Amino acid sequence: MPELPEVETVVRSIAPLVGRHILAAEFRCPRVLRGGDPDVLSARLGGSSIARVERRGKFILISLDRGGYLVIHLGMTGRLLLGGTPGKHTHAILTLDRGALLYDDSRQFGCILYSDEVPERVRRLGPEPLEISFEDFAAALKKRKARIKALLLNQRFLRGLGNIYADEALFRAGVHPLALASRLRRGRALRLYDAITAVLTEAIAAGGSSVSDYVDGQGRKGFFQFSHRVYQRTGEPCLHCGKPIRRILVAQRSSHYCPACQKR
DNA sequence: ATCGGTACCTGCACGC
DNA sequence: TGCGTGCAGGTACCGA
Repeated sequence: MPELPEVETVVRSIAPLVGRHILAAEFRCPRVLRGGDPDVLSARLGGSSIARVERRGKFILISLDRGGYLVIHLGMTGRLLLGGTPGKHTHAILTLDRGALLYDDSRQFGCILYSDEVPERVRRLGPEPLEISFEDFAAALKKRKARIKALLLNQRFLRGLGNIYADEALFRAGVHPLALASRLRRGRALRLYDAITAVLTEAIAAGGSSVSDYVDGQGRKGFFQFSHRVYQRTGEPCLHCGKPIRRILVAQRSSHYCPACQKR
């Protein structure tokens, strides 16, 4: 489900959590705790209040008034819902003084962790794509030999882009997914930088992309999927030149692009 | 240090 | 109807 625009939308939608008191925390699936002890976690959370909810790349940080963070990653199919009925894939339930927070994840690629400090895996993320300057972006590109698509998916390079927005940004910039990062000239780097900014900004405004089952914390779908130009449009005509959109694998991920509009 | 491949898990759409 | 295949927003880990 979730790349930067979806996670941003979820974080905004769960703003009502701020100030809520956690009465109890129940964890039903040890796997999503990634080795964390459910009893320790319940004890840590029970009795604290939620001070802040924020996003770092695709991670959600919920800070507690007593210190410490509940760190959540939604993986591919994770959902955070304010209330609702627990289902087959509900792995965590926080009971609040008003309402509840449910964590749902059918594929169990997401995780829930508790940490006293911002954990290493969050601290080592690259810069936010909507905060980095063009000069820093261009300088970072020059140092990398990887194919541009793989690099855009690397969270230590930029945090928050995923398969949808990487493909959409590359299309808008006219850059082929297999292009080598270090070989992009300044003009093309600038087009890419601007395309990333535009696509993320538009997607956030649209509440993200609901490709299969993504919804925000209040159960609302996004509608940026209607603005996708290449993602999952294999064989359909390019909206710019009419040639069929192609799908190839780059770094084992589907990459959708126009063979005529995107040059290496 | 950086890379490419693989593993993790469930559900769905498809062809037979 | 059922079964096998391939695909899906993610990252971690391994060896090269």
